[in-house]
Amino acid sequence: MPLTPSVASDSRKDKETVILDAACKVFREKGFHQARITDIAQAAGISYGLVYHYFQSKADLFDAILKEWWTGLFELMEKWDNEATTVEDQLAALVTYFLEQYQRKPDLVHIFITEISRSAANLTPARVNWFKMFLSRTEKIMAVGQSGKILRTDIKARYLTYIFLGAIESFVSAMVLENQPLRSKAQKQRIAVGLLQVFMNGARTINA
Amino acid sequence: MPLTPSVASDSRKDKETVILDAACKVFREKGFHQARITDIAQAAGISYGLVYHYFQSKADLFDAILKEWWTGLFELMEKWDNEATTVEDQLAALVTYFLEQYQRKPDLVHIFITEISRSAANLTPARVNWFKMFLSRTEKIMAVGQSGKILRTDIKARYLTYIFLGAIESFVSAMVLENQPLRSKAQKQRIAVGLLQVFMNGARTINA
Amino acid sequence: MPLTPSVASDSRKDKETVILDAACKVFREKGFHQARITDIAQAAGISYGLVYHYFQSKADLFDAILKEWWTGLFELMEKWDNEATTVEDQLAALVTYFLEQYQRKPDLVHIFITEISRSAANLTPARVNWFKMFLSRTEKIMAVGQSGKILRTDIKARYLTYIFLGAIESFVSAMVLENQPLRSKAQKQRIAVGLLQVFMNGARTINA
Amino acid sequence: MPLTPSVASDSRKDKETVILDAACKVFREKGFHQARITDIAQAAGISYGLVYHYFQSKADLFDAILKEWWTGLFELMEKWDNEATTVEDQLAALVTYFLEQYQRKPDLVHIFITEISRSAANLTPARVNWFKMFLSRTEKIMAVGQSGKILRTDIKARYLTYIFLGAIESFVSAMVLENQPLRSKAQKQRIAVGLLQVFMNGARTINA
DNA sequence: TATGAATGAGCTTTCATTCAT
DNA sequence: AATGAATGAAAGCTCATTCAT
Repeated sequence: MPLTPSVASDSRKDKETVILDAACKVFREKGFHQARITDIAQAAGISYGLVYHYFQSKADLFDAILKEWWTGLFELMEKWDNEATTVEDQLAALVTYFLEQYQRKPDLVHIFITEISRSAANLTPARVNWFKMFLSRTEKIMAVGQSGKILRTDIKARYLTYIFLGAIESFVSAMVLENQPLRSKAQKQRIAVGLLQVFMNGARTINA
Repeated sequence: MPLTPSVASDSRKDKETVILDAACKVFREKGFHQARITDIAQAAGISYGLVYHYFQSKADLFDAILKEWWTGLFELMEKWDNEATTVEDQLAALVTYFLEQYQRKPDLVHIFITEISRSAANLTPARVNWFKMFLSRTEKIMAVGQSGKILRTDIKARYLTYIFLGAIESFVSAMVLENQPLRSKAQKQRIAVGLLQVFMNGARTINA
Repeated sequence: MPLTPSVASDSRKDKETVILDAACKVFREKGFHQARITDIAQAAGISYGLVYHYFQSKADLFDAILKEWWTGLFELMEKWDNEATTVEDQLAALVTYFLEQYQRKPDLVHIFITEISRSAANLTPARVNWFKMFLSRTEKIMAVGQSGKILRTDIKARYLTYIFLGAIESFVSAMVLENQPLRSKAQKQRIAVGLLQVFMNGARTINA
Repeated sequence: MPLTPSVASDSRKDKETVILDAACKVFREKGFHQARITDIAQAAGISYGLVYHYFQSKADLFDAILKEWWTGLFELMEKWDNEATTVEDQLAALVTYFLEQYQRKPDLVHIFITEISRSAANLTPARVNWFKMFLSRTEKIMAVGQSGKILRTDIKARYLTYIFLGAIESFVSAMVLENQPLRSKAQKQRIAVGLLQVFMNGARTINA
């Protein structure tokens, strides 16, 4: 019976995960403000009172979801500080992260884009902060690329950031809008390469 | 009293415009669902009951705003059907349209991006339709560019569309998020050119 | 039609009064926390949404009721600052105020006693403040009585205050508990005199 | 296993006492309706589920507390039926009982005053009954005093009861409100004597 | 005994919409 | 045209109570 507490703990984690997944689905479908706790509870197959047993409030639940997103993203980016990676590898890793997350948890990516990246209504100061940190970190990559003569310098690093992230986001959110799942690893690969190529080399024929 | 109806009608138009402008502001600040009729009425300097004299419902008001956006955009694109314009000119015109609208009515652009382009919560079938028409129309430009050997063909026209529109949107919404107004015509020009250049020629330095 | 605005304003006042009276009744019957807005609305014969049209919140409504009580009481006491009245007159006036209010609005007096004077659960800092001001003001009367050799000095002025106010309150709340209305002016008079006499001269026979 | 049930029973009693004490504290702090079972369990250092192992419901727990109060009070008063005590001794004993209970269990006294003596919201018929019995019993003392020519007869015995009990209650609840503990036996004695003196002989100076 | 997960009725508050004036 | 009083559905959150373990 040494496992009992661990099992109990696991049970709590399990239920939390069930609720988080359900919330993810509902937040994506309806947006934060339109999502009702009842919807989430229903999606999780539990009574809505139980949601409050595991999470303090709707906002708390939302933040728990966002935390998962940011944690993954920042873990990825922190690794770069200790490794020798090229600018192109880092940009490729970003694209891949978005696409992989989309494959694993499309709702999560969609929530990030609609509720954080492109919204103002839900942005508490804490949430804005995470987002700005992410923007800065990406801008830093661009700046390194510029000083390393990998990226053109006639356009501000911040502008390159917008263009790059916007392209990724648009891609993903279009897939969401059109309900296109990422069918295969090959398809994901093709998209990632294409996106990066256009960003680096442009859409013009002559470069191809 | 030959003038009376005309005057009345003008007065109606005026008041409608006042309400639409107020709604635009409020919808941008709070998002569609969080925006209250009271807020809009207050911003318009009228009582909230009067809003219902001019518009059927909140959704109706929202659609009236969207109509303005789509009308302008489709008018622009329809002209191309009758004129001989290059692919590059058309892409440039699109970028310019977004930036000009942003200069003229930043709220309108913001609403388009957050509430339509990147949201699912507010997308009635009619609204999805407008959006898909716009995507198709842009994709057509890309396809023409590809068959005219202006644009690379190893990436689907639809993908190029995503990348292109995503870059524009991200740019504009970043300006909104950071509260950056477009200060001068020159700045607008610089951004438009930069954006188009990165899309056409890529971010890579020519030497690399 | 010069009366129209005045009538409109009166109408608002009227409705406010209706709601306040209803709230008074319900707060007395159930206590602040147990009183539901629905109860109040029902008692007022309106929809519960309308309560919020006139008052910000349940607490706001409660404070509006308390304000009526305190205003009357402090107006009474302020007069004494400008008039030459004896200590006994002032104590008599206090007793009379409680009894008169009880006759006019028994619920109001009951609310004061149960929800303010004898409760801790509803006491916001602002409410405690009013109460302490009242206690101080009464204590001042006792102190004046003591220095004027009207009242015994072997017992602290504050203690005399407790005994005096406690006797009044107990009287009134007993009448509430037993559902005894103050039937006549004579009865009120008799009670007031009796109460004051016991406080001043005691219950012992020898004094009588 | 002769001791086991006794031990178990003792343990049960102990735990019941712990819960009762905790409940007493919480009921005083928040009032009956605002007190949560969780608060009580926390104060008792147990899980909230366990409260239901020892008590049927929140109301049951509340009644168990009240029972302690009434039991002590009625035991005191029943003694008088078999003993020869003067009216003054009995009144003194009542004052002393309140003050002693306040010293021993201030929460208990406070609950009696706020939730029973001065409230209507929590008064079930059974609770009203206890209270009325107490009032009657005290009134009887006053009546005896009147027929024994100890107390003035121009004021109804019931009115004397109100004045007397009101003075005690106000005193105690004021101490609670101001968070004044009864520091010493001497202080308790002084208050008891003062209170009784004012009731018997009045607040007026002897010279006046 | 003891725990705390699970339930759901119930409450306050908000706000789109209607309608009398 | 214009106002804002009036309505009531809806949603977030609380908490007494039950029950499996």
